[in-house]
Formats: sequence, C-alpha cells, structure tokens
Amino acid sequence: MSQHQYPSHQRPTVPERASLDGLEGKWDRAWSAQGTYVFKLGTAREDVFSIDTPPPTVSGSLHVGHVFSYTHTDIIARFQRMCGKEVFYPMGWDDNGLPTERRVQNYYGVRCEPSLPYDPDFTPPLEGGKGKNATSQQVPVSRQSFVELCEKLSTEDEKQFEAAWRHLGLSIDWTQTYQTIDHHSRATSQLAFLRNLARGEAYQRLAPTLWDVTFRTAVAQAELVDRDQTGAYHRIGFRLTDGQPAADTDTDTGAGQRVYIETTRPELLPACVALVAHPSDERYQDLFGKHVEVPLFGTEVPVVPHRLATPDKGSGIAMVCTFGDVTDVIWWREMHLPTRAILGWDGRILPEPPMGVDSDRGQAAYKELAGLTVYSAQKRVTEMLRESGDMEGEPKPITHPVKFFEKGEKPLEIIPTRQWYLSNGGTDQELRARLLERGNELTWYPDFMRVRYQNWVEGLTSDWLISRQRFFGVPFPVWYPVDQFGHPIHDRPILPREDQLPVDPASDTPDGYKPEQRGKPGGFIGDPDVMDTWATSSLTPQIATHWRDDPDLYESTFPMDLRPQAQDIIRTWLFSAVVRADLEQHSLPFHNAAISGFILDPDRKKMSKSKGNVVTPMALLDQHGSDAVRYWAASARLGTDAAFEPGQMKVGRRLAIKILNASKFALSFLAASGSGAALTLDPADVTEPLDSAMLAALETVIETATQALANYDHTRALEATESFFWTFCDDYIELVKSRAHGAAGPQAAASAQTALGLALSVLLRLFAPFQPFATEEVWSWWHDDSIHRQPWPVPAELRAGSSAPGDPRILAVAGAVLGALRKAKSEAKMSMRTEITAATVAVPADLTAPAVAAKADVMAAGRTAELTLAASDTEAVELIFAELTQP
RNA sequence: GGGCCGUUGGCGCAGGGGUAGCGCGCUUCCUUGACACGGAAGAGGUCACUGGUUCAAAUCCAGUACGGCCCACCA
Repeated sequence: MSQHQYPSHQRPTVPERASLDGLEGKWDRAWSAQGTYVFKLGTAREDVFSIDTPPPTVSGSLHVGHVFSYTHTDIIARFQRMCGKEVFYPMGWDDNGLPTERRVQNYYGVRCEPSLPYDPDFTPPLEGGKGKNATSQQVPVSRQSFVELCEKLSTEDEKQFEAAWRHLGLSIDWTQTYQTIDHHSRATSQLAFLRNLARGEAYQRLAPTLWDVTFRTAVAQAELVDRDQTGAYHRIGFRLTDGQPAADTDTDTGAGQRVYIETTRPELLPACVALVAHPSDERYQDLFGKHVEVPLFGTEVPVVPHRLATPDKGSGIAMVCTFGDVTDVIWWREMHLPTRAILGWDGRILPEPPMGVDSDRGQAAYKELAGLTVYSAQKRVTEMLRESGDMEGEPKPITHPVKFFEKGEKPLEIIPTRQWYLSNGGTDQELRARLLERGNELTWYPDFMRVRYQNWVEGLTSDWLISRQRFFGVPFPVWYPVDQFGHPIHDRPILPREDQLPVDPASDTPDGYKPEQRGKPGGFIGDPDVMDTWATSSLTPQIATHWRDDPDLYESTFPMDLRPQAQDIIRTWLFSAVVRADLEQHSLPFHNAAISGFILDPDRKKMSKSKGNVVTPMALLDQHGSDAVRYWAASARLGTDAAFEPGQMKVGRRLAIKILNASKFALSFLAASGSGAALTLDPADVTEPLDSAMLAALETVIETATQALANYDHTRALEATESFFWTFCDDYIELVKSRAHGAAGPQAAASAQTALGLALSVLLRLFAPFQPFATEEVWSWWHDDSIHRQPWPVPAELRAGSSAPGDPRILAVAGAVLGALRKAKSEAKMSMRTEITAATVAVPADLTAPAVAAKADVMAAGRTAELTLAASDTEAVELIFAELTQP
C-alpha cells in the first residue's frame, strides 16, 4: 500500500429520485457480469487475503444466524479487497454426514447399501418426498448412486443458498465452490487420511467405544452432550464369598456378609466385573482383595481399591461393569479386569450370557433379559431383585447427567468395537502441548474465545474416533486381505495409490485382485466404515485451496488468513482443522479466527427451529432491504450474542436511504458546475475554514475506521463512520447549502463543492463494506467501475500537499451555534424557515475564534440577520437571546 | 464442581478513574426546493449489590446475586 491510489471521478449524473428498490438484483447481476469478486489466480501470497468460509449444511435451512455471521465475514472481505488485497473468498457446501443422509433418504425414498454394485441407470422411486418414509419402503442403492443423488439434491439446495447470499451481497467468488462430498473433497479427505496412516497418526483399535444405539454408530468425544435424565438408585447387596465368617450383620438371611452398592443401572449386573472403593475408605479396608457374588447371576468378582472411587457418592462402593460409563472403562483398563459385554449394536441385551455367568441360576436369570432393550431389562432385573430379596428398599429417583450423541435421542452405550482413531493430543502429551501452542499462535477475535479452545484440548481423554458405522460419507480408502477362513486381516490393510483417489472400497477393487475375489477366502474385503463428517470438514482449508491438485493456488492461499465461525463449533471444526494442518502442514490452517455469537430472539433465547421463532432470511431481506439487514448484523460485535431486532434494520434502512439522498444533493452541485466529463477534486480548492474543519474531522474518522477494521472490529468502524455521517448531513450540509449555491461568490462555492465531493468520495468508500448496494448505486452516478474495487480511503487524499489540517472544532462549534438558533425556533414552535432578526449566543471563550470562522455559514443556515457571539466562561454553547420574525 | 462472558434510561447497545453517551421508542413542533422511508428541539439513568484501593470509582480490586454459554467420571 506504499503507492496508494486515489479514485478518479467523473462529472455526476444524478437521478431525479433515488430508491433502494431493486438494487440487490441490479448490482448482483452487474458484479457477476463484471467478475468483481473473482479471485485473480497467480497473485502472490502476500497480496492475498484468503477466507475459509464455513460450508453451511445445505440440507438444513437457511436462518438468520447465517445472515448475521456471514455478513461479518463479508465486511472484512470487502475491506481487505479495498485495501488492495486479492481476496480468495470461496464457498463450500456441507452435504456430508447424517443430516444429508436422512434428507436424501426421505426425498428420493432410497437408502444407501454399500454392498450393492453401482447401477448407472438407476432412477429413484420418489422425487421430492417429504417427511419420513419407512425404512422398509426405501429402495436400497449403491453408495455411488446415493452420493450422486446427494449431489443432485444438494445442487437444488445450493441454488437457494446462493440466491440468498447474492441477495445479501456477500462478495463471494462464485467460481470457487466445493461440496464436502464431491470428488475433490473425497479425494482430499482420503489423501490426508493415507498420509496420517503412513505417519502412524491414524490407527485402528478394538476398544470400548461410545455408541449410539439409534444410529448404530460410534461417536467421538466432540459430539457428546450431557443431558439431565431421570433415573433411580437401586441399593443392591453383594454377598461375600470367601475368607469371611458368616456375617452377623445380615441376620435376615443368615448368609455371608453383604456389601451394598447403589446403581442406576441394575440391568448391567451380568456385566459386573468388580466392586471398587477408594483406597483410603475405612469402611471397605477389610474387603479389598476379597470376592463377592453378583446377585441373580452368580458371577464372582473382586473388590478392588481405586482412586477414582468417590467415598461420598452412593454407598461409596461402586460396581464396575463392561461398560456402564467411561469411568468403568478406566477401571477396566487400569486394573486389567475381564470383559463381560452384554449389549449389542442395537442396544439390546445380547442373546448369550458373557463368560462368568456360568451357574444354572445365573444363566436362567440372563435368559430373562436376552433380547430386551436396556429399558425393559432394567425393569425386569428390578423385579427379579425384589423377588430374590437382593435389593434393599425401593429405587430412589434421582436426576443425573447422562451422555448423549448430540443428534441422538437415547443415552450412549459403551460397546467394544474396532474403530479408526486419529491422534489429536488426547493420548499423546507432546502433541497436546503442540496443539495448545497452536491455539496461542492463532489470533482470536475476540481473544477470550481462545480459552474455550484451551479448555477443550486440556480436557481431551482419548484420540479422535473418526470411523462411523454409516453408509453415506467418505469411505476409508482401505481394503483387507481375507484369510482362508473368510476373516479380514485387519493389521495388513491394502491401500490405494494416491493417484487413484477417491476410491470406494465397497465397489472398487484393489490392485492385484479381481472383483470376484471380494469377500472370498484368499481374496479381499473393503473397510465398511465411513469417516466422521468432521474428518472431511477439518480439511476445508486444504480442500478450498486445492492442496491436493493445484500447487499454485495452494501456494498463494494457504495457510488461510481468516476462519470465521460460530462459537459452538470451536471444539469440532476449529480444533479438528488445527489438528489436521498441524499433522500435515506443520502450521496453522489459518491465522485469524473470527467467532460470531448467536442470534437471540426477543426473549433472550437462542433462536431455533424447534421453538418456531425463526424468520426466513429471504423474507427479512425482502422486507427491509439487504443493506438494512447487514446494518443490523454489523452493529453486533464478534463473539457477542445479538438480539434479533427489526428496529436496528429500520435504522439501517434509514441510513441507506440517507446515503442516497445526501449523495444526490452533494453531487448535484458537481453535476451543475464546470464542463467536461472528468471531475477534478483538488483539496487545494478547499479554502473556507468550515470546509477544512469538516475534512479534518473526516481524516480522524478514516483513521479510526481503518484501524478498527484491520482489527476485525466492524462495529467501531461503522459507529465512527455513521456518527460522522449524520453530523455531515445535519450540520455541515445545512451550513454550506447556500454557499455551495453561490451565495458567497464562486471561490467560496467551489470550496464547499469540492469539500462535499471529497467527503462523499471518502464516506461512500467507508460505508461500502457495510452497505454495498446503496454505496455502489451512488458510486455509479459518477464512476464506471465498482466502488468495491476502489482503494480504501486514506487521510492524505483530503489535504493538499503538506498543508496543515483544518481545525475540527470549527465544525463542532458551528453546529452547536446552529443548534442554539434552531432551539429558539423550536421553542417558539416556529418553522425552521423563520427569520431571526437578531440573536446572541454564548460561546466558551476558547471556541470564539473557531465560531467566528464559520459565522457567515451559521447565519445563512440559521436565517439570522444579526448574530452576536459572546465569549463566555461556561463550557457549552448557549442561546442568550433571539428575536424571531414570522416569514 | 471448574471456566468464560455479561448486568449502564422502557428496549437494544457504546464507553471505561475526574460534570453519564448513542440509537429505537416517547413528548412537542416543522409539509424548508437532498430526503415525510424526512427534519428540529426535548423529557428520561444514584451505570446489579456489598466491601476495598484512591483526593476522586459506573470505570480498578475482592466478594455476592442474577442471566447466558462452555467444560466436568452417568456408581
């Protein structure tokens, strides 16, 4: 920016009437035709500003929150573009994952069945199906067909999103788009995975896994939410079986001493592998090392000490099951307890009892539960405990937090399964430290959001589970050899070459095999799983910049400059992107993160579809106009939740209209005067003190706005610009009106006209990121090219050479004196056109000279024939006396 | 249980050691040739509470209350 350009101007052609109506369509078409926002390939990295736009879920609906946060990003994009950066502003569509899977199922009446071969001529049974259709009615289709249908449907959805974004005035480069399920994204995702695998960052493990029984898939830590659930403590007695004389504490039965535990999950009794208490818990010292018998099922389990047992929870001694919760997993792992899994993938009790439930009585009891859901099993077990007398008292109802998949409706279970993991610092302390350092390296707007990242990284308990037992998504690019018994050999994966990507192992055949060997002994089998949707979304910087296949574009755009996103996905999208870039590029994926808040409805609740308080963005844009809606969005700071407020939109609309009208007026002088098409606005022509004062004040506004926008503080920039603009309209324009018309001679008129032109040129550019339509409309009256590719204003363009700046106090005090004169008329309930024959206004002593400098303009604007400016020792300008005459 | 934000006129917000600011709304007035989708002038607040630091606290510190969000091992 060393060689800063000033815009050149033409003699304006001002319309009779100015209106906001239809500007969105008009300018969207013009920008599209002119390629105003198209990224220039081959730009050097230092001249590029690249943005990792959040890909909206196209199967979801567009909502006001999108408008809000995407506007914040666009303001920065427009500012950077005007500052001379070539802005890389692509658009992605997220059509990967469960929401799309469900939408495609319902819309086309199909379901994905990866084992089917691809049929290129497939036509879906439905088109435009709404609501749910039963699984039984859905026609199974191959994964490739499903992906094709998804792409087709997404294309329809994308059109609506694109139309809305264009209407809103987002300066996106529509030639740079991607879909998270498209060929390029799948290839990128698989390529990154293969690299992770080669470096040992991705690995498979058979381990207890958080499992959603509805979707029948594993889920990751990042997808968990706690929800309060009602449950009940069941107090259950376990009988000591060894080394203990018949207890006198349990005279009822006369049997061995009983140990009471309290559990909310009695149905897991057959999965019990131990009882655990805190090592220092005096009550249980004698029991450590001894064994007890599990009621009903007869399994013998040890009583063991562990630091994670909480003495004041329940009875202080807990039963360890495989697996009731994540603490069970820790106990099981650390104390090398056996595994007695009793839950299947569908969340029902497995048909066969686990090892250890050997007695006839135990097997009979288990048979009662086999095939039941956990809910029914719990009821049955409770009945059985009641009958056998092993339960003391009745269950005590409680409310407690339970882990759920964020999209799920039933509590998660923990089931041992084989899964793919990716290192994310959950187990590797060195990596964790490095990722924490990345969080420090990243610049956060606002800064306090960094803490959420830190909290999350510090709280990780395991690596990132990236495999999902779903059908739709990016498949793992992996096959396995099949041994002579027909079993896959998991530790000898067969991988594709990078140039073969993307592959679908369910339909593609690995090199060296024939398709008919699929699933056969001695043949091969594809990995059945797909990747977590975040495993692909975490790569949006690499996808958008074409890391995989366009080194030139990648070099000039990666790492990206800006990641704008919502605060709720710091732990998922942002963190996972940092992980991937750290592992692959050894850098941050982006330098700055701008975090937008949520939209709250008037009741201060987060807006959401389920509450029915969502306003559709298009209706909003139509009603208020895009510049108005953008104004509302722009008036909320990053990281701060904002109220949905139509009032702010009205203010924004008023501002846009004012920009049109004030410009029309100011430019009318320049249209009328002089000759020739070119218009020269030379600051040297600004000779009147009031005019220089106004320009001096504007210089400060430029500085404030520029600095604010460079720091992603759009609200401050808007506030400074807007506040100046209203003074400019209400005071300055009124003050110079008659002089600009020539009342004080040609030179004084030229001074006002030039100052109006210079100020307008700057103000329009300052407003351009916020109000792209109104400013572009006005700009078109005196320019051929778009305002959005103009140089951002600098103070120097308002001053001739090395001349001293004007004194901004002149404008301030002139406005105050004019206000005093207006007050006289207002209090007399008279029109502003009323003549004042004589008036005296008290002016603070140090402001008398500045006031005198603008006296002629003040008298003209106030229609005052005789004005006395009396020096006073008060701090404010005050009307002392005025004599009014009716016109 | 831990953490992060916030609490300023009826509403939405800014400010941040030295007489409280903006916008909406409200009141009164003005159909003035840029704008009635306008303009002018007003009324309205002991800046959540309690202590402390200071010559001086809405502002800094500590604590409390309330609201929101994030995280946390479901016995």
